[in-house]
Amino acid sequence: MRFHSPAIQYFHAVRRTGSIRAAARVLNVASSAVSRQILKLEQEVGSPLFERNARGLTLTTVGEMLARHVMNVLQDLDRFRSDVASLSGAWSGTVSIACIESLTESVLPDLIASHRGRARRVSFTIEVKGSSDVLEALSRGEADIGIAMALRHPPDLRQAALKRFRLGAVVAREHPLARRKTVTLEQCLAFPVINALPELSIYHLLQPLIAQLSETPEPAIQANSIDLMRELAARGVGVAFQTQLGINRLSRDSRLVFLPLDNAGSPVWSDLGIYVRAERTLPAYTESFLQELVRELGERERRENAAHPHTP
Amino acid sequence: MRFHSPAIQYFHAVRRTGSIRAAARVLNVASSAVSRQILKLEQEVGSPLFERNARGLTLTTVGEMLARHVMNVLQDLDRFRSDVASLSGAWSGTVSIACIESLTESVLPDLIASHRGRARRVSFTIEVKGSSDVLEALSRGEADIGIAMALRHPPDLRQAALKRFRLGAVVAREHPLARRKTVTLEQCLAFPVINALPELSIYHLLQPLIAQLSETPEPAIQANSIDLMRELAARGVGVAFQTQLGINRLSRDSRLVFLPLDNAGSPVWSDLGIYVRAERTLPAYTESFLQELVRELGERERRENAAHPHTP
DNA sequence: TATAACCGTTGCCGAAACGGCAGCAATATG
DNA sequence: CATATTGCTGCCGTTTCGGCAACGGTTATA
Repeated sequence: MRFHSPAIQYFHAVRRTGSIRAAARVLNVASSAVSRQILKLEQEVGSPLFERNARGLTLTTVGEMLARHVMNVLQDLDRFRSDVASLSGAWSGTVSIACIESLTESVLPDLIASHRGRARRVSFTIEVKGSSDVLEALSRGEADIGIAMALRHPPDLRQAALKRFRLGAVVAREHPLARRKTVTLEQCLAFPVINALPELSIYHLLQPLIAQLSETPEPAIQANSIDLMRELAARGVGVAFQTQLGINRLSRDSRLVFLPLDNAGSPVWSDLGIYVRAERTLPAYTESFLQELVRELGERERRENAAHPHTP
Repeated sequence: MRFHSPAIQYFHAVRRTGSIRAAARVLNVASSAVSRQILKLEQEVGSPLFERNARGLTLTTVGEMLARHVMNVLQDLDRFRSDVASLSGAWSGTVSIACIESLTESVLPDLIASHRGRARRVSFTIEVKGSSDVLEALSRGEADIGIAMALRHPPDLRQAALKRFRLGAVVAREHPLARRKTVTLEQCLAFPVINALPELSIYHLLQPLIAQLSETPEPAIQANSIDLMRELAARGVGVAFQTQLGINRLSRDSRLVFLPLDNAGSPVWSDLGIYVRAERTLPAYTESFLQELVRELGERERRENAAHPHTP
């Protein structure tokens, strides 16, 4: 089913790989063929699409405009294909997800397992990244659904949902703080703290709050793996911070206790956004999974905020 | 700038014309070429796209799916072209509008005149139709912006705005009703009435209200031209009904008086919807005009409802 | 500084796709 | 029954496409 001119596909491959020869290898064609299609495209548009650096190609402004169009075309072609396929038989296709680490613990595995139980021919690709990389992957058409901290998102993305979860401290059951219902940041900083590195979004949530405090926190462990931080906390090394999304795991893990953070009397929220490219209609199977994801996250938001209500 | 395979364009032409030979004439190619491209497309999709009637071609279900994709591709190509053009120089392109008759009196001519004053290279195509035909033209990709009575719209359309205007009676200055501030339907039906035919949306607004009344209205004039109905009212033939959009003309036309309708103590609203295809990003110049249109209609809605406030 | 590894581009040539012409059978119109 | 229109199909010249090999240029490495 290849009814679009090769130029479109070649251009797309060159944009992704950043080089004509690399694109040719991916496409299983000679590099000369790719080169010629690009040149022909540039001639028809009437303006260069790439800047030729010695090390590869970079998009020009016009090139980025064409990239946007080509992305729209190819993604809509995918949708068309899935529409036709769903006419005669079961759904089939690949849902590609880019998300931050908080989801890997229970939300995504639960959802995907249950979804695969109902639609066996739908496969998944999951890439874990930092929040800004998630949005970037989405913009570049490398993922269908993105889940990231709700920062300002570029206009080519659409926020399909926004869910807020409480940020909290995670400590070992034997930790002095463990008997409290909630904790403040000051209380945590009295103990050794396991900090997130800037690549994790938790860093950007906590840093402004820490900066407001007068005392300088004592040096602590820093890491970029939520899992590692949690395991360190379980071993009593210190206080870790994370959003309240690992509730299943935490309630199963008898070594750990989750303590919602209070800051100046009000909860510290971590806003989770679900994103898709704006200029796009999702294939039916992707849209269906998206709906389930939004529903499930809404469910957890409700449940977890009920488990730790904010009573001023 | 033709970087999409001929099959796409040929398919599009065949869908619009309903026949391969007609499409070939439009495209200035031999009909055999068109026929072959369609056959090739069907072979690649793996399913027939058209039903071959002796008199021409009709889309199959799969064909409609492909038509949707092709429309998305070609409309987005237009947008890309306009983006590139706007990079180097002024906007240029054509805004195609499908709308109901109420707009032709002052809203559209005013807006288009003022817009053309600022952007000379943007041209316009306006087609006046019934409300459902407006939506259909939009769905089929034959118009960029649609303005129609806000009925239930198909899911492939997006309602960019919704404005409500009061429905009212239009009578000659010498008419017995002319001294009132507002009128009820009963009061109007005591006089000869100039009714709209079902092709006008006013018919569908008034019919349910008339049906609620116990008395059967006396036979009256029926017409499908708002202009004609207005001229008849000016000549004292009877009471006409229309939405309050012709305010400029009416206030200039000393022969006529507009009387807002009251029904059971509350105004009778006529909802005007502005529509665009949902799966589409408008070219910059079209988007710009759309914004002005929405702003202008909002302005008139505000102004006219202030001129005839509803005081229960 | 010499060498090797990439990079994009170009000439040449066979293969594939495309489009025009004329003619076919089927169907609708009068 | 005659005529017109429909979509489709061989045939054939033209255009486009892709593979191969080679060229000039830049970058990294020895």
